[in-house]
Amino acid sequence: MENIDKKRGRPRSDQAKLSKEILLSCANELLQGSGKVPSIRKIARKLDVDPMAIYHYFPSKSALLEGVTVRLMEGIYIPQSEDTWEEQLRFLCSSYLDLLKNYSGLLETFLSMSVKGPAQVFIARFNTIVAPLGLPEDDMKNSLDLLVDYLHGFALSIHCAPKKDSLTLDSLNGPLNFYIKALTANMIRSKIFIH
Amino acid sequence: MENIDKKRGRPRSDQAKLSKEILLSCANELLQGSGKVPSIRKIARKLDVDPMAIYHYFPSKSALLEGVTVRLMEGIYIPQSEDTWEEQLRFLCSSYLDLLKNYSGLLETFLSMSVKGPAQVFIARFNTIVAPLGLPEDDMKNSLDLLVDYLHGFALSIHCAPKKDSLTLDSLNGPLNFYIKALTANMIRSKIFIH
DNA sequence: ATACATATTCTACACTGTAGAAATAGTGCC
DNA sequence: GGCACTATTTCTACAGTGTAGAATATGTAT
Repeated sequence: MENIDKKRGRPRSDQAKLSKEILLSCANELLQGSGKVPSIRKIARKLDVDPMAIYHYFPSKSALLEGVTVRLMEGIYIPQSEDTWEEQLRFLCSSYLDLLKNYSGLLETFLSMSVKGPAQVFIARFNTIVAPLGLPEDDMKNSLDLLVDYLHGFALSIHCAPKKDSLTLDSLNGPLNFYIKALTANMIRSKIFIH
Repeated sequence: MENIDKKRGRPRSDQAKLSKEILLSCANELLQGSGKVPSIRKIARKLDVDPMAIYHYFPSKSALLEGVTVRLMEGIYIPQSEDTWEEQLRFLCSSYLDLLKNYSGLLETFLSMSVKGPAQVFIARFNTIVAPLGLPEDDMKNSLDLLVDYLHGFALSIHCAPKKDSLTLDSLNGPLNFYIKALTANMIRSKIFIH
């Protein structure tokens, strides 16, 4: 499998080995397979390449992980207008949590990223979903913060004390229902004040 | 400062060096000072002792960290009956968050601990505080889960993207107020159903 | 042909947790 | 006092981590 002696310099173009794409999807596979963040050396071994080659494509390990993260956000649930807002919110949350669960090693990367983190995508979709409720701006922001941090905390607890998948979804539903009830109550209250 | 050659075996009893106590408080100091979990070697250097000596008192690094954690929980706010339940809840949350903030490196230890984690203490105090509200059992559990995981997620976000202390407290208040409003609404609703 | 950019490997450093053995001191028993 | 056993420490070593810096080989433009 592994050529025991490799030539040192740039390879001939017909046998090019690496690319950002290849590195990202390799890191992705290893992450999903193990649930943990793979080491640079593990990625290199899997691609039969020297660890330092990776640094030609990414300036640091965390840059690579951010790359993986950016690609993952694209899979997050997009609100479908035929669903009720409660359904949309539920779908959004479980889709986001699914991502956080399968890639729980990335949680800290998610939160450390300066821009374009999945949290931003989540926020945008959340705002779309609850816009029709006509909540006061304050409630909007506060309820969003509450939900986002709740989901992160929940994901972290799964990461640290893993349970069965079914259990996981169940224990999301309770608090989420409570949360939706709270949103509803506030919606009603603010509508009463307006009319 | 450091004796360049130390004798190898057990020291004479008048110059005993280590103890669980000493290790715990040293780890505590380093944690609080840097915000990060210190390495075994750092602790050993600070105590001018061989790293492996630590393993005589704790079977693993994580056992040491759990030890630190257990000691810390004792400082968590105890509900004072002259305060309203809202005040009690606010104090409890900011006391818990203060701990999570100053020892954010311990967050994963908190959540991985099998028993006696600070989360347990938090849960007990929470239940005391909201007991007078007479919430249905389901709401009780769900609102607790929501709050605990929210606080953990919030602490994690501070850990990953640190901000000023004042900012920190402010961004807790909003969601917490929203949460308290939700609790109040549910309390009223359930009281209406009872009477 | 010569210079420069690109892509790769190699070597090395400073870390990490910790397993296993060696050394010394204390304690209890004969 | 001698002997076995335990307690407390240091030393050596292993396998792992991220990554800096240099050497090497290819491709490309002048």
